[in-house]
Amino acid sequence: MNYLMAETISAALSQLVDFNEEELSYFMKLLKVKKLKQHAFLLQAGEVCRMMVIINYGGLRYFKIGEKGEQSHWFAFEGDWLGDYESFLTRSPSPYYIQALEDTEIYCLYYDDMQHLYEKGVNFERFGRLMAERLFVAVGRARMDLVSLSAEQRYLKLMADFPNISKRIQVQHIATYLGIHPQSLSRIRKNIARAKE
Amino acid sequence: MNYLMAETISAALSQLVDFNEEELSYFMKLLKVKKLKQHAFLLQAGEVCRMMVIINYGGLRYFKIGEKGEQSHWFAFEGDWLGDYESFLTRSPSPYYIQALEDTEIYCLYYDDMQHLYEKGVNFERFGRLMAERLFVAVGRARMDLVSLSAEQRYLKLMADFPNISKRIQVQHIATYLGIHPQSLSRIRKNIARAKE
DNA sequence: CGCGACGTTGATTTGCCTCAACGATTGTGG
DNA sequence: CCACAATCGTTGAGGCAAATCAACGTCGCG
Repeated sequence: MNYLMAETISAALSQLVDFNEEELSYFMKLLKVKKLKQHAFLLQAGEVCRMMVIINYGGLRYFKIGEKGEQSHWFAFEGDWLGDYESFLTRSPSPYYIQALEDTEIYCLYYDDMQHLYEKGVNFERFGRLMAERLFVAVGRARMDLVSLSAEQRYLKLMADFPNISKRIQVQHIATYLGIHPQSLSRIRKNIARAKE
Repeated sequence: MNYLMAETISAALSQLVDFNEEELSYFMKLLKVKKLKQHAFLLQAGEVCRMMVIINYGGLRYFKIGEKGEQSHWFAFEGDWLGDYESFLTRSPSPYYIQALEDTEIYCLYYDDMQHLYEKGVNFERFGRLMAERLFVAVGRARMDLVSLSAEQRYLKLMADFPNISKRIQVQHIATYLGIHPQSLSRIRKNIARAKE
């Protein structure tokens, strides 16, 4: 594996747990590189999610198709992990899609390899725990925002938290993430632009 | 500690990880029992959440007070864990309240004790990981329901998942959990009752 | 170039909110 | 123990934010 190419990855891994060199190298060896062209699918509804992936460069969108059409649920960029955790853990079919927003390079951790990792030492268990804890806190906040903020407040908050997100994610996908329709978000953006004058 | 009284607890602990007797006993010894009268607060906004608790009997409501008034975020009953995980982990003031829905007995795990637990062995790390994973999946589903389902669908799903919830949680609290106002939920309930005839 | 996808805008409808008031129940103090 | 107040769930009337249906200009791509 080319460590230069994977600097983003090793930095992301070391951020949560202070792995020693041997541990880090063992971890990295299990990660299988994969390239996705823009719009390519990493996961489609009905499939079992067989891997969790971490992004070296590019971006992924995690979404579902329901009665209201596509509903974006999460986005991931450089250094972020993504996968359908529930499908991955329970090895049951996922109702979600994962699609590349741009040309993307990911490093894949397959189920069996992850289990080996957990057997390999407490640091890997700790890594898994810390990651799950952080995800839980983040998605909990996102849930709270949905019930306690207006659509415009949610949009402004998203823009404040991720200023460059609108350059990498289509407006329609941001809208469904916020729980509103693209037309409504368009009007909200117009109002904000008008208010700024 | 009275193990008879804490059957709910040891069952809940053993559900995630197959602890041996020594581990289980060590875990239980760290849990400090506490009783809460109905309406008593376990946590108030501005305080740091110093413990995660597991419920032996009774129920707790986790909520926030914002511009729209009280917003319920989660509920916990027998065998469930609760606490403001973010405040607990970061040791920073919480914006949340935790209040007893009924007379409730909890077992408290304080921050330092939890850290000791994590140092004590891989099974405890694994326990923490599995718990965080499950919470992440549950709150992720809850977030998705908010954006993809109508208020009525969310209510019906909640009732299907927890049929007895309405006997233990006030309608107004269910409403704010669903992201709607109590009056709206009242109308939704009327519609459902009318449709059933 | 021509097609399709995207973001936008307009007109209308709808689901939920807001403000207000009502009985029923719970709880409390005289 | 009863009278009163507070809380709760409900209902009504009206308003507003967002959804829906429809159309348009722009851009990227085959």
